Amino acid sequence: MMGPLEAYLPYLLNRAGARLAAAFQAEVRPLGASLQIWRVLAALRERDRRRMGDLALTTAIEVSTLTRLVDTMERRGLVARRRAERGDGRTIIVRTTPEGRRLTARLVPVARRYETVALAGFAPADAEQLKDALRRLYANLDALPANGDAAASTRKEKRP
Amino acid sequence: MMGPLEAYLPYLLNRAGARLAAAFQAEVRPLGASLQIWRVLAALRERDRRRMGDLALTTAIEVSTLTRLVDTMERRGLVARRRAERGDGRTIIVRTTPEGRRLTARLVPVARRYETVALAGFAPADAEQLKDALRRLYANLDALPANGDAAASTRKEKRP
DNA sequence: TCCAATAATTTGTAAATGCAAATAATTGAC
DNA sequence: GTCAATTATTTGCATTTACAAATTATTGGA
Repeated sequence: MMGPLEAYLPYLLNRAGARLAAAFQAEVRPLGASLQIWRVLAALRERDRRRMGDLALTTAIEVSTLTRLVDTMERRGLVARRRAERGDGRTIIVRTTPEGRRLTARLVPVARRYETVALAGFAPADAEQLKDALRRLYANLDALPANGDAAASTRKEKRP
Repeated sequence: MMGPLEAYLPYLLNRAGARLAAAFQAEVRPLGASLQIWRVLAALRERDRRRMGDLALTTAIEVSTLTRLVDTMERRGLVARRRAERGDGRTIIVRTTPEGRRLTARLVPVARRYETVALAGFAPADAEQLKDALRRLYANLDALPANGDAAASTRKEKRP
């Protein structure tokens, strides 16, 4: 980073993301939700009954933060937790409740509108190209410290 | 939002931003900085002596959060605050100290590297197009609640 | 001049966050 | 089958964060 901030990609990314997040958050709050709650519900809407770690990865919420968020959502009757009985018994499976799906149904239209507003004036091809660039960007960062590079944190010497 | 998350723009935006932020944060922490500290320093690097509100706007940090962040940075000798004596006396001017500029100098190379890594494999024109799309996106969101639409929160009836 | 309205910043306070340590369960080597 | 290493999740705890209310200062009338 050297020139003006306007030319610095992480800056542009954060700026756009923060503005989107702030506006969305303000809008769903009266509905009894938060941005983070929406993220969990959206992930479970795409595929229900997910493991905590899986949810953390798709929502980009830290696992320990997610634990407490799911606590809250469980208390509110939006999701339920149970330990996996088939397969790996260390994992906890989170699933939505009818109440959770009801709330999701009220949030989806808001989310849809945000996609529309954000991409106003974009030709369909331009919107697609933007999305694709963001996917590539994300993939590029995979190898960095503190990220999906699970191998890096696991990699070790062969017995000293 | 209806289909898979992979097609939902706010999701892609947050996912990329969060991964970038997490990795950067992990990397600058040993240098005694944080992502938020970097954002303030980067803003002041572009233009020093800014008002708090201005700083909040460019860093996308909430004003009240920024107040306390600047408290910390001031205690650490990275910036100094003074009340504006010329012009509007309500405003507080923040400026960097030599120590702050020293830290900035150590952070800039890291920031540069992140831009490079994030955009690896992008043709220069593609990178430019991505940045431009993010600027347009940001502008599109300007009219939304809880955002730059200062007029909206100020707008009022003409004396009932 | 004095005042009401506006604006910039800070403070009160409760909640959210993240790192590190602890807990719980699995796996593979022997 | 047992045990060390690994993995998934939670907990402890200090910090960060955000909303709302309070504070400080300016501005434009009457």
